[in-house]
Order: sequence, then structure tokens, then C-alpha cells
Amino acid sequence: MIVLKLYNTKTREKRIFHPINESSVGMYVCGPTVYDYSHIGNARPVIIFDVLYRLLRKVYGEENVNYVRNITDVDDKIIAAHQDSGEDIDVITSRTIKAFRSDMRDLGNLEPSIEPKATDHIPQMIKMIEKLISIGNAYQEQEHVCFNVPSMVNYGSLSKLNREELIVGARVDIAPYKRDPADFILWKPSSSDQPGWNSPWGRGRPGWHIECSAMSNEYLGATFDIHGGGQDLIFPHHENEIAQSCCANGEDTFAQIWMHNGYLMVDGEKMSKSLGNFITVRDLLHSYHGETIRLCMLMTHYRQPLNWTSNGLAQAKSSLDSFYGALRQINDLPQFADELSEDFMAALSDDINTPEALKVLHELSRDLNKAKTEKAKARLKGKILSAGKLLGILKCDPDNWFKSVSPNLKSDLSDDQIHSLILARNNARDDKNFVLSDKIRDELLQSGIVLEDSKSITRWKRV
RNA sequence: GGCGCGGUGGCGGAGUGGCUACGCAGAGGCCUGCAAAGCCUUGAACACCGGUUCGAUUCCGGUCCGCGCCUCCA
Repeated sequence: MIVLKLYNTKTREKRIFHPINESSVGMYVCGPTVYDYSHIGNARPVIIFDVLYRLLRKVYGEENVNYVRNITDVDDKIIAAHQDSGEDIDVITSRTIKAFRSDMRDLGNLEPSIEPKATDHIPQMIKMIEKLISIGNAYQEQEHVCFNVPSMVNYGSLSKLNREELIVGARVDIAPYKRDPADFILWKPSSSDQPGWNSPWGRGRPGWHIECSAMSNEYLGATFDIHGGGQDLIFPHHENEIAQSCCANGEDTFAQIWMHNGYLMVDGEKMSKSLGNFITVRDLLHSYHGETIRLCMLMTHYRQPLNWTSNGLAQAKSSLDSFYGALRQINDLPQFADELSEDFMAALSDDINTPEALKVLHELSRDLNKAKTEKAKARLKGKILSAGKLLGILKCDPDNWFKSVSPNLKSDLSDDQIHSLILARNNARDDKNFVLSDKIRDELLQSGIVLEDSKSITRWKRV
């Protein structure tokens, strides 16, 4: 059995992971608010937790992992987008959801087991809010329902922030309907031009945090294994989820393990929609293959800050070229059955140490280039491909990887034209007419085609 | 002010109380008609100051610098 170690934000420790129930491992990850295209910062947790999902499936069996990633389709940012463009909210959210799914698929992510939408779970939220009111953790005031933070003794255990400091922290909104400055909204009224649902407190809509408490409870139960998201969600979002869920469910523990990925930076600055310095996944996919973007994301450990640069993307591309280059020379050789390198698994199992795992992948790739026997090659091919499978890369046919037209440099030459030029060049080489053969090669290079002669054939690739 | 993260060779980026990260780039070599790809070899680092230790980049304390969070954020 593979020993999986995970870092828990709650305890600030890396520990061996023991699921509550090995035949039903539960993971909840906060998904997108669907009002605009995803930027690469949004993609980071999706990719990181996709790798964890693949790893959990490998360790506990594909049928035994339940991965829930929500879609927030009711939010004031969506309302703002609607007011800006005049588009119907349904149109905005359904278009954005479609784009999100397409972008995430292009980045090589598996679909979660369940992708629940907030608007499909309003009754569950109302029920949970009613429960919180009835047990004294929440109250209604001026059509708002708020969670009363002083009513929960352990509030702040995840972020290590305490109530007094929060209030001193100045940015706390002391709204008239709040009994305590640290209280947060569970339900708020909607005007007639805002989306709303009927509730015991009038027509309104849920606050930001309640959906995740309601939906995780619906699909994973009161207590489950892993809850993930970006570091910026630790406070207030996850802290408030804990407060709502633990109080409503009467449990001490909500998620066993809290995992948070580090920020993604651009030019040393945190990237976020509010700062406006974001790069959309969609734009990036015009210039880079999804696997390149994905590998760039995995070159840094998930808890570290990641500075997004074109140099990083170039390095990711270069690594993929070398993996595919090793695989290409044995493209027609069948691989051995899936076999995972122990070193690779050890790296990935150690709190998803993807940089260490990539080191192993590079070693396997070099071993394959050096391998003498077909048996050794086939076995290494199996190891490389199964490692790639866990990371969600190396899914392309190696030949196609090198021949695919780079979106940056469009090649004017068709494959047929390239082949006939290569034929002409090889004829010249057979005649020892190296002046002509080098001329043809230079011309191809001008069109972005690089040739690789081997004993038997001449391979080519687009750069 | 509180909470938290980080400072590693030209660059990216792991890790470790004593020994090679790895990748990119550089140098030399093998292979090649020449290249390309690949392979081999190779130089180069652990912010600063103390402490613990036979020995610290790794542990402890302090200093400096950078960054994030403290109710919009993945």
C-alpha cells in the first residue's frame, strides 16, 4: 500500500493520510464563480487537485474516490456582469460554465465526480440556515441572516485569526444588521432586478459561504476527508464554511484535511481578477499546448508561490519535447503493462512533490534513450506513460506532438510538401551533393522545420 | 499591529545534519558528411549574524530583504 502524506493547513503539518472510509474517499474543492473566462490563477487549484484526484484513484481505486467541485452561479460579481452587459444571468453563467469546462479539459483535467451548482441547492442552504438560527448560531436582522461569530468558541482555528484581531484589522464592515462586527452573511435580500429565491426571510439570495457547506454536506456528508482551494480562501471563506458546517451538523470536524495551493504571480505580483493583471487560460491555449501549460504549473510545488513567465513555459515545452523525443524513437514498440516507478510514486505521495516526480520522469526518459534491449525499452515506455498518466501529460502521439503546427509560428508548408523536400534532400545526400542537401535543409529551417537524420529515416519537427 | 510564506548556482526549482537534485542555459567530448536529436564529462549555490554539533544550506535564536492575508479574490 502506498503511503500518502499530505500537508494540512489546519495543523500546519505534513502527516500520513488515513481516509475516514477507504472505499469512499471524499474531496471537495472550491470551483469557479462563473462570470468571466478563467485565468491561469484559477487553473492552478484545478490542476493541482486533479493530480491529487488521480493519485487518490490510483491508491484507493477509481470507484472509491468522490471528487466534488462546485460551480458558483449566484454571486454579486455575476449580477455586476449582468448589469454591465445587459445579458441575462443565465446566458452569462451557462456560457461561462461551458468555457470553463472546455478550458479545463484542454488543460488535461479529468471531470470531477460531481459538479454541483449553487442555484440547484438553494433549499439545502435554506435548511442549513434555519438550523443555524434554531440552535442560536445565527439570527435574522432587517431581512438579512447573519452567522454570529461569538457564538462559536473555536472560530478562527484554520486561519489562526481571532475575532478581536479581525475587528482591529480595520476592514471589517460594521453593517447595521450585524450584531458583532465579525458576523458574516448567510442570506441577504434581493431587489426585484436581482436574482432571488423565496425564503422564510423574504425573497433573497445566499451569502458567499453557505453554498459550499450545503453542497459538501449533500454529497460528502458532515465530515469528509479533504477540502481544497487556493490560499486566499483560507480566510474568510473556509473559516466560515467550518463555522457553518460544524455548528449546523453538530460535528467538531468538517474536513479532516485542508489543502491550499500557493498564489500564482505574474511579474512578481499576485494575479487576481480584481487587479486586472490576469492571463486567461483561453488566450494561453492559443499560443501553447495544454500539456505545456499544465507542466509549467507542475514544475513548482503546489504550496509555493508560482511566478508565471514565458521562460517557464519555454522550459515546460522543452521538458515535454525531451519526453516525447524519447518516446518517439520507440513509437511502434508496444509498452509493457502499466508499471509505476517507485521513485516517482514516492515523490508524488510526499505531499504531491511534482518537481521531484518530474526529476524521476527525466531520469526515466534518459534511461529510455540509453536502453539497449527492446524489453528494457518497452518496460521504460510503460513506466513513463503511467507516470505521465498520473500527472495528466504525455497523452499525445509522439510524432504528432512534434508535427503539430505551433500556434506562434505558422508553417506555410504542408506535410506533403515537407515530405517531398526531405525526399529530394535525401536523394542529394545519396549523391553526396551536400551543398544541395544543406540548402534544402536551410530552406526548411526557414519555414520552421527542423530535420533529424537517423540511420534509417529522417524525422522532422515544427519548432 | 496580528496571522502566514519565502530568500538555494546565469535562470527555473527540489531536497538534506556529513555524500550528485533535476531541468534550461554555458564549456569540453562522443555520434553525424555537416547538423539535429541523443549520450558522456564538467564549472557554478544554499541572504546575514550568533548558537547547538565532531560537522549546518539543513536544527534553534536574532537581523535584513521580498511577498501574501486580516471579510471581492483560486
